[in-house]
Amino acid sequence: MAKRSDADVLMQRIADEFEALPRQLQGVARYLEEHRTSIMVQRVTEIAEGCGVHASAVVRFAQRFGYSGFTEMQAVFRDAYTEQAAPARSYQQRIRSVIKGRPDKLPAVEIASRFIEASKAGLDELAAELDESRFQAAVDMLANAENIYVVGVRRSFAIASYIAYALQHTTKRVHLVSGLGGMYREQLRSIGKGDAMIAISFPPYGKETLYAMRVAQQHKAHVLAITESDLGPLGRHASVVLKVKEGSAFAFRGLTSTMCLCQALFVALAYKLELTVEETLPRGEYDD
Amino acid sequence: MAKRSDADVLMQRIADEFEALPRQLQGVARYLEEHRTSIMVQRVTEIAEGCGVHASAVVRFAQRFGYSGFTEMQAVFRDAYTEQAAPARSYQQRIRSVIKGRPDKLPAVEIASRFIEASKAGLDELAAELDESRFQAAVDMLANAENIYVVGVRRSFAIASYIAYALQHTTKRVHLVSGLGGMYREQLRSIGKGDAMIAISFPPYGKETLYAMRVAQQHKAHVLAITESDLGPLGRHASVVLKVKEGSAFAFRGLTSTMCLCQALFVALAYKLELTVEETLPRGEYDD
DNA sequence: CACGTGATGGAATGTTTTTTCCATTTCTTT
DNA sequence: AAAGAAATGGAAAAAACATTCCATCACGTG
Repeated sequence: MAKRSDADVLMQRIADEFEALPRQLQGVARYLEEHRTSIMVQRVTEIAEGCGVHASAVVRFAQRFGYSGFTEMQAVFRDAYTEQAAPARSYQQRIRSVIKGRPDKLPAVEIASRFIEASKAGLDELAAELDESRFQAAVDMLANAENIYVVGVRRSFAIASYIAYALQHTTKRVHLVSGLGGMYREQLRSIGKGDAMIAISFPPYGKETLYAMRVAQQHKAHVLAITESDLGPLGRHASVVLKVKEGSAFAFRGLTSTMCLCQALFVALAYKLELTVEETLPRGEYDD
Repeated sequence: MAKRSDADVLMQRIADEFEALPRQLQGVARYLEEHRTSIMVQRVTEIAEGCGVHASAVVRFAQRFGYSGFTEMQAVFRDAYTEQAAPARSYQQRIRSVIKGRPDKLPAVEIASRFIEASKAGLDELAAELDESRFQAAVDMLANAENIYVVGVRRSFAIASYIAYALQHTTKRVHLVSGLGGMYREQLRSIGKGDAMIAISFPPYGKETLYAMRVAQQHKAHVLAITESDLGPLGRHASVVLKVKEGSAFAFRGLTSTMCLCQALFVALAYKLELTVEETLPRGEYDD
């Protein structure tokens, strides 16, 4: 978990040699420590200015620690950041490698633990990239809606059906747009102003979901999109977008992050509506 | 709390104008959205490469949005980062103070992070307690079955419906016992010897699921139970039991571990059946 | 107090990166 | 299918930037 980056190592070295440094370079050292996180985006000149020092002093500093110049030292910080900030790629790759690696006889359990590992990475990413204000906006939107329509097809249907189930524990009227009997159109007919729709869809985007969203908008309802990107056909037109990036292995996409997000959404909503445990989960004859 | 940086505003503008953009610039837009966090440390060339586009296209993109060039646009992201990175130090403290000062003022996003945390812990436990031989047995049972019946009600229905969906990508005949129209009995009628049933249920156990399992056993079908304990009414009688202990946060039961397990199960099955990409997810008109 | 060592900052240099320009291609429209 | 508009990519020009050089300055030491 706590991996020691090259930047950490360097900072340690700087601390060790600090006392042996000339006055200005000590200033540089202090500055680096203080502004560790922003060095990667600053120019030599900015840093020099920040230290009240000439640019060449900063370069000399870098060279004193074995780098060819400032640029090379800066790269250390940049790399440390990008490695930590882009677990996105590694997550995508990990989940992909779950199936990809076919050394003939991978036992089932091995596949399972790798898949679980990858899912955990997915949750990390979800937590890291969750947009605070959007999430709040999503909760508010649902809290203010009288009727909530939920739509998701095929891969996303399970999610939609869960949301619909969970929302039944509130006082909202909930409508799961299932398309049962080919009645998409009819199930959407009565959506109206002030209502909310939760639409869940990922590339290549189910056309039923897109259709549902268009209808919702024509009827002036708010749309919460749970999707992969702001720029996809769903995200582009929604009132609020919550992004989930599920890694995919071959054409097999994870679903745990999405599920987790939806549950979190529901919990936050229940909290806002001040539902008690009993209300959210009445334990009666029909519980499961 | 809802701090809207210039970068947010820009991203919004990009999303709005997205459709009007030429192909390459759309690619750039997508890239920016995807790599929002690392744009500030990247060179035009890197970004251009990442988009599979010439550097000048990136510059044109920036200009299209009113900047003099890429550099000016990059500054927006850089500033957004530096503003947000500075107070990041006090993050831990802020969290703590939020928790301390009355839980009825928790911001929604805080609830979400905690929920995600709990879900991650759940996955850890899942990985730790996954029984190797049972998992293998579960995969084998499904691999050998001709017909697979899936049943789960209320909270577990979403899971059941996902499994049913996923299994449709194999050559098995899959039956989701939905109870639609009150036809539990009828949907189970044709289950028989050699068939498999996947039953998902947790305390306090849906009676529909228990009923389905009894029917399956009377008809000499194998039952895979996904449940909390070997000793519950479901686990006690099943042929194979896969245990999931969902962590709970805010007195609310998670579902991510269960989802994850089921996906892992499917991946392992697909692997065993040597399904190819095309077979698992044919990308056609109806995909989502 | 004079000398030497090392630090410092201004300016020149060299390198990298961005931006502009323009020829060519691609797409649209009629 | 032709004409026009827009998009694209190569390459040159421009700008930004880091680095080096060197003259000057400060400080400690004999």
